[in-house]
Amino acid sequence: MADAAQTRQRILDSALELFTERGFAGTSVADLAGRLGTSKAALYHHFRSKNEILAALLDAPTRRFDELVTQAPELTAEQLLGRVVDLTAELSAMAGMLDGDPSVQAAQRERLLDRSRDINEALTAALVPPPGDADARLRAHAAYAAAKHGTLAAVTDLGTAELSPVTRAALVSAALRALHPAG
Amino acid sequence: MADAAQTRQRILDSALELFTERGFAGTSVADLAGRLGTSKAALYHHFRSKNEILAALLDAPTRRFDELVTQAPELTAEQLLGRVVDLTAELSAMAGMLDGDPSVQAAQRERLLDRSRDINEALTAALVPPPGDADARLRAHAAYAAAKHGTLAAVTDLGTAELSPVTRAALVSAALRALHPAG
DNA sequence: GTCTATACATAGATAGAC
DNA sequence: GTCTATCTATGTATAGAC
Repeated sequence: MADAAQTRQRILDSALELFTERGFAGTSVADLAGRLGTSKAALYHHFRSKNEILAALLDAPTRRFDELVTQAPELTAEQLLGRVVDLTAELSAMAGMLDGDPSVQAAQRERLLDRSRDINEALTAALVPPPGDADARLRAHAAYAAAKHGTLAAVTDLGTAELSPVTRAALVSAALRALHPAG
Repeated sequence: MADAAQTRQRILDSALELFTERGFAGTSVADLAGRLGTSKAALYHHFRSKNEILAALLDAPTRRFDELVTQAPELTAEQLLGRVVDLTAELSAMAGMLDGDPSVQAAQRERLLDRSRDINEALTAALVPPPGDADARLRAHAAYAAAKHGTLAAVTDLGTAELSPVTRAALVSAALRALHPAG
């Protein structure tokens, strides 16, 4: 009924939905097959394991954030926070799961591939100027949290992952104000 | 070796650790018994089900946040964000799991007790003045995210849930700045 | 109040036909 | 490339002795 690539994508789409709703550990392969209207065996033709489905799902987002980490040193705080807002919105369906579900990180840890913590650390570190006192680190955490989780809340609230320029600007400047010491 | 209340508490402590590490669905009753050095049957003497352990764990935090929701209308934004920082720090071990693990929410949903979304909505709503345009709502989301997730990041970073007055003030003012439109 | 043993269902994964 | 049928391990939960 479909070529391999297409079927593969349908599996990933359903997996993302279910992993988001019930968590990775809370979703069985039978659940997945049920939602797809196929058999479990069919799934195993396209992926070697449930874990591999998760890995395939996380591959793209992880790469996008890794890219941002390498660019981070050259970006201003405003540019960096803007990219965080953009990426979070674009990957909003995934971003909640990425560092929200403990069973996701546990599964990735088994494969020594849990990057989410490193990414978060690298990006907040990039927001702190070289000397970087404790206060500045705190503000960086707050600003990053505002950008990321503020964007997630906004996407949920607005019902769309397409942020208008005005909305984007509001999120970035809110995060930026959290970063800067003086009123 | 111990009276009932004490044993019950030991179970809850271990459960919190494991649920945080591996997620609720990712933790088996056997895992729990293993960490406690007891049998599965012993656990079932103190709790009727795995789900009830989760419910007992979430009971206190949920009540604390519900309290805050009822007080919210009478608080200034600064007071409210301050309370969010305080509560988040105090419950930091729990707060990540509370609205991070999808399997937790799925389990609570079965019992029609998933309050975390309502709480988040009520608190951000309290940050928006009555007319409440779209822009103000966005800033409220960003401010709330800065307070909550900024505090979680800070607690992780500092390695302690006891925030000094200076640290607390820095988090609150960062969140406040995210809330307020003008520099 | 804790144990061993076990019931019963579901988990992830595979075999082999079509 | 998808199916039915099945393997084996593990899941939650219980029975009944101590």
